[in-house]
Amino acid sequence: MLDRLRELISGAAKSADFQLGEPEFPSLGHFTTNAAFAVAKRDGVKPIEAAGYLKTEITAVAPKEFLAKIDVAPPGFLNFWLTPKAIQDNFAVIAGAKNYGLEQVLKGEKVIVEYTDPNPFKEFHIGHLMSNAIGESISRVIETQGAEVQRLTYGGDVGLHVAKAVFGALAEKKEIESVRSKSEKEQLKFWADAYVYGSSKYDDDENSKKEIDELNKTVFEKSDKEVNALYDWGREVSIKYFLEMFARLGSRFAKNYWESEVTEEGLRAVENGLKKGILEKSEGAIVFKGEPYGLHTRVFVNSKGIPTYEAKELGLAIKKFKDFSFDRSIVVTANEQSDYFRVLLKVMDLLMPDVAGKTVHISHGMMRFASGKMSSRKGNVITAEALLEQIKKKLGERVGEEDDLSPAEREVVTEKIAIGAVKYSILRQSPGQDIVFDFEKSLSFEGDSGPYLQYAYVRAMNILNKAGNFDKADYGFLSSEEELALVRKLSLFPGAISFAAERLAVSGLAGYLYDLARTVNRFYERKPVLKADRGVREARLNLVAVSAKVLRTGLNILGIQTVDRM
RNA sequence: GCUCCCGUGGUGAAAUGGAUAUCACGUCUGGCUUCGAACCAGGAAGUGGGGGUUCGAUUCCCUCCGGGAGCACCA
Repeated sequence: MLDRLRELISGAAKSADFQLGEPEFPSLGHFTTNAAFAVAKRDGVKPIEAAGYLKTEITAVAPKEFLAKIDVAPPGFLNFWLTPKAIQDNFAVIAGAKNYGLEQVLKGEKVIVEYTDPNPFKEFHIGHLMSNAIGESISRVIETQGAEVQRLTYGGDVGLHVAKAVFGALAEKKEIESVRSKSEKEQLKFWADAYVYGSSKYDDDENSKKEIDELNKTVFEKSDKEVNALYDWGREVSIKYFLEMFARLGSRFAKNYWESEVTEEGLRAVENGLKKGILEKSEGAIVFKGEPYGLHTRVFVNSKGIPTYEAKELGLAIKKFKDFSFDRSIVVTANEQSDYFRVLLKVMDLLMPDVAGKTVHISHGMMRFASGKMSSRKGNVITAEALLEQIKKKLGERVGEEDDLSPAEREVVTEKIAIGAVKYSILRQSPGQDIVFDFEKSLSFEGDSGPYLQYAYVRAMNILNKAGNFDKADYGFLSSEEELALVRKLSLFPGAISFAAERLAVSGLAGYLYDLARTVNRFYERKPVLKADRGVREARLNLVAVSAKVLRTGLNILGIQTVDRM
C-alpha cells in the first residue's frame, strides 16, 4: 500500500527525493508527502503550484479503488486518503507475510558490535545497563536487515583499578579465607568494597599510592604467587557474575576481549606508528599530537613503558579485524569518551585506514542522579542488580494479581517486566542523551513505558486464547475507523525498522511501537472482538493476531521480552 | 581558557528542514455488571535571549546566557 503510493508520487514527481508519512493530525489525511517542495525547488516553481500539478498527475493514473481522495494543503503538502478496500487488501498482505517488517538489504554484511564492557573487580552498574540496552538493540535491528552480527564485549582485567582492588583485598587478608567459602554475592561485595577502599587510599595516602603503583606492576608481570592467586579469584568471581547478568539481559557475546590479551598487539601498533612518524616521543612517553587535526594530545604508552587505554584499544581494533574480518565495526561507549575516541579514530585512520573507515563509534549519555554524578571509585554507584531489585519491589504484588500465577511464574514475569521497563526507558530517547534518574519518578509502569507495551500484548493474547481456533477471514469486514487506522499503523512497521537500522538508533522504533500499542488499545476499547458477529469476529481476530505479532517482533528488537499474562 | 554535547509545558522526553510543536508523568474532569482500568476519553500548561539563511527553523549558521563532559602519562 505504502509502496504503491510511493510509486505513484515518484512517477509524478519524476524521482525527486521526498518523504511519505503520517500527517501531524489525523484529520489531514491518512498519509502525507512533501514531494511538492522538492519538485518546486528543482523546477523553480512555487510549492503550491507543484502540488497542484502532482495532484493532477497522480489523480490521472491512480485507480479509484485505491486512492479515495487527494488534497493540496498550503504551502504545498499533498494529503492522501486511501479507500477501505486498499487498506483491507494491504492487511491481507501484512497478515500473509512470513517475516513482516524484516528485510534483507544488509544480507552478507558482517558487522561486529562491542558494548556493555564491564570491568572485572568493579561493579556492573547502571551505565553498563545503558550500554547493554543500546548495543543489544543496535545488534538486533541490524540483524533484521539480514546482516550477520557478532556481539563483543571488552573488559579491563589489568591496570590500575585491578591493583587498587587487590590492594584493598590484601588489607583485609584475614577475611579472605572465610569470604571465599561464602556466597557468590558476598564474594562480589568483598571485591567491590576492596576496590573502593583501594581507590580512596590511592587518592588520600602517598604511601598507599606508591604501594598500589608497585602492585600494578606486580599484577601485570605476574611475579607474586599470593597476588596471582588473589587476582585469579577476583577475576573469576567477577566474570562469573557478568555472564549471569548478560544472560539476564538477553545478550549472547561471541567473544569477550580482555585488556591483557590486546596489550602486545597494541604495543606493536604503537611501534609501527612511531616508525611511520604518526606517534612521537615526548617527555618519556609515546604520544599522538592531535592539535594539527583540531584534536588534543593523548598518551599511548606512558613514561614507565606501560601501554595506556589508547594503545590497548588500538590492539583491540586490530585483533577484532583479524578475528572477524568485518565490514563494519560498531563500538558503543559513554559519551565522556567521545573526544578520546575521535583521537583514536584519527590515529587509526593514519595507521590503518581500511579498518578505521569501517569503524563507527556510538556514544551514549549517562544515567545521572538529580543530585549529581555517580562514581564507582567513590562507591556511590547504583548497580544494575540493585536497580532491578528496586523495580521488582515496586512492581510487587501488582504482578499476576488478576491471574493466579504461581510464585515461580510470578517471578519470571516480574523479571521480564522489570527489565522491559528499564530497557524501554533507555531506548525511547536518543542515545546521546543523559538519563536523569530518580528512583521514585523515573520508572513509570503507565503511559509511555515498557509495561504499557507488554500490557497491550497481554490483552491481545488474552483475546486470542479465549477465541480458540479461527480461520483466515474476509477482511472486507474491517470497516470501522479504529480497524482501518490500526492497519495503517501496522503498515508503517517496516519503515520504522529500516529507519532505526540506518540510523543505528532505535528510539524512533520505540516511539512507533508505543504509537501502535495506543492504537491497539483504542481499538480494544471500542470494538469488541469475541462478541462480534460472525465474519467480523474472524476478521478482528486476525487483526489482533497480527498486531500482537508486530508488537512482539518490535519489542524483541528492543531486547524486551513479552509475557502472556501479567 | 580551548574542544565537544545539551537547553522544548511543573517534571521527563519526541519531532531524517515541513502544517495548528507530539507524547508521557503530575494535575483537573469523565468512563470498570463489558475480550484485563498497567486501559480509554477530555481540559489547563511549553521551543533560554537576540540576529541570519529558507516558501518553511526545535532542527542549519552567528552571537549571548545557562548546564554537562573532555582536555599528558586512569579507563
